[in-house]
Amino acid sequence: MARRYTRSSLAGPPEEVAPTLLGGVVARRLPGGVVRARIVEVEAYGPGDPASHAFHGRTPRNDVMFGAPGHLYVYFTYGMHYCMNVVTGRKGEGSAVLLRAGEPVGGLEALRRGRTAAADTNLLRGPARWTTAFEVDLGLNGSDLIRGDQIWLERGPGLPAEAIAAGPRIGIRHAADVPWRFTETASPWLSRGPAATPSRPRASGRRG
DNA sequence: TCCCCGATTAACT
DNA sequence: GTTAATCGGGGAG
Repeated sequence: MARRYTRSSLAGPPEEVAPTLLGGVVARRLPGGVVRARIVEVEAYGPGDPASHAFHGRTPRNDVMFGAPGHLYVYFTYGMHYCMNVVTGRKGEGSAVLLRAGEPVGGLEALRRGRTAAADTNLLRGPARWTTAFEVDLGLNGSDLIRGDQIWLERGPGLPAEAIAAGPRIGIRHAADVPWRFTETASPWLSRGPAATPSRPRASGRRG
């Protein structure tokens, strides 16, 4: 079996753990076999962060965020979508990293099974698409990603800093300027464009 | 108890 | 570019 993350490697601040998850793999056991996706886009949500579900304190909904790192926090939103996060930080802290987009790297057949509509490129492109394809719902909330056998994390090689871009998180109202969205800059599997383009001169707006 | 709106997406114009 | 779908969390009263 591929090497997993250690729980302690996820115990740091979410904005520090988040980029280390890029290049790692989420594995999920489905009826058709084990499917795997390489993480290419994440967002960090930390303590004191007004955009975080944990900001207003511990509730039944966000309880998992306050537990030990390395667990899966799943929430339901917009009346129809699930999103999944990796719990980070110390127990009682309340932080997590949202998994926003993945690159299929195994079990594509099982992912496609029963899904005629979605093109391969759209299967994991966006947090709610990813949970749909991986059949993740509240039943998996709190799963242990370090030791679990239904869904778990496998370590990747780690990406060099120059392959990672950071930028504002998507779809939030508060702390919209905090650059806690991390992407593998060159990946074609992102939910949107790269978070930033640090290795290239940035376009300075519209030009005539 | 009521009300607003969200870590989204697909389908429109 | 805009909007409908759809429902539970949490703040206000």
